[in-house]
Amino acid sequence: MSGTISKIAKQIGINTETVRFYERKGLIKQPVKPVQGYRIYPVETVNRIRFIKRSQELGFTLHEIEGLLSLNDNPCHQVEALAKKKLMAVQTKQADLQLLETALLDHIAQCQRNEDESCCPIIDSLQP
Amino acid sequence: MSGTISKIAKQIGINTETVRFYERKGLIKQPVKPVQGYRIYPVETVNRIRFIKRSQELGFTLHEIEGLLSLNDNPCHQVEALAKKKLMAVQTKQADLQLLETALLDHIAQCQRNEDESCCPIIDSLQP
DNA sequence: ATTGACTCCGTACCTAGGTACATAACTTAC
DNA sequence: GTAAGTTATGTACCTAGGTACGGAGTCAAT
Repeated sequence: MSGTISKIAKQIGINTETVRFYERKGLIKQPVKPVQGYRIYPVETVNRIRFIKRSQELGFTLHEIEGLLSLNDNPCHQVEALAKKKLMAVQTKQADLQLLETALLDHIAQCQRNEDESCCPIIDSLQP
Repeated sequence: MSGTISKIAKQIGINTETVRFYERKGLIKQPVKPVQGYRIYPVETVNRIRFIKRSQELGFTLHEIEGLLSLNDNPCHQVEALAKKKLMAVQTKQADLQLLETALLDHIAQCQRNEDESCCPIIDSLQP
């Protein structure tokens, strides 16, 4: 699981430049360079990067992910509020996706009934 | 609800440059310029832009939103497959958000039990 | 002991999604 | 009818999130 930069990048499915980019951003810390040989990235760093990539898929920015990571890095009581804020945001997104899902299902149903040519006001589904 | 560019931009809470940017991208169409006076943006365009902004919050790119909008713009039989594809994407996002919600709830629960100072391995919660 | 692959480091470049001018023409309010 | 505010248009610039590249050093296999 641990290894040199290209080993772990390959494992994760990103490229080495991205690992270095995250180092520059301070999202992960660069392992010390041994006197002899190349840097070895520990398994915790690998997991941290996986977490970053997963969180991005969920729609968090790197800046927000910094916040999420601090949940891991700091004692609970300092970060409970942050977790709650994220939870609210996530729940709002879920509700909105629910609306969109319903709209898409309606759309597909209408398509199958094939009632009219000019159909499916999907835009309305997300209006406040 | 309809109005000149700055009126509608203000209503929506974006700036006029963004409206024009969407025009250049072809996401909305530029109203014809009347012989006398400024362009008037109809309410449908306003709704369309609101839809774009809402969809962005849900994590869709402008390119994907173009696809969603085409569901609205085209007759059913041309787009059923596309609607189904979007539905899958939406459902995947929902599932992912569900995982994150669970992770956040767990985290908050752990915080509230407050068993130890160095807590909450949130990173592990998203490992595959 | 040298070739090929990889690391290290810095800088440059790229796409997406805007935002900020500059300038001219037009409109509205006074 | 003139000043202040908008629009119209084009071009330049900005942030986020990478990606590519050049050159020097390092390592492993033959």
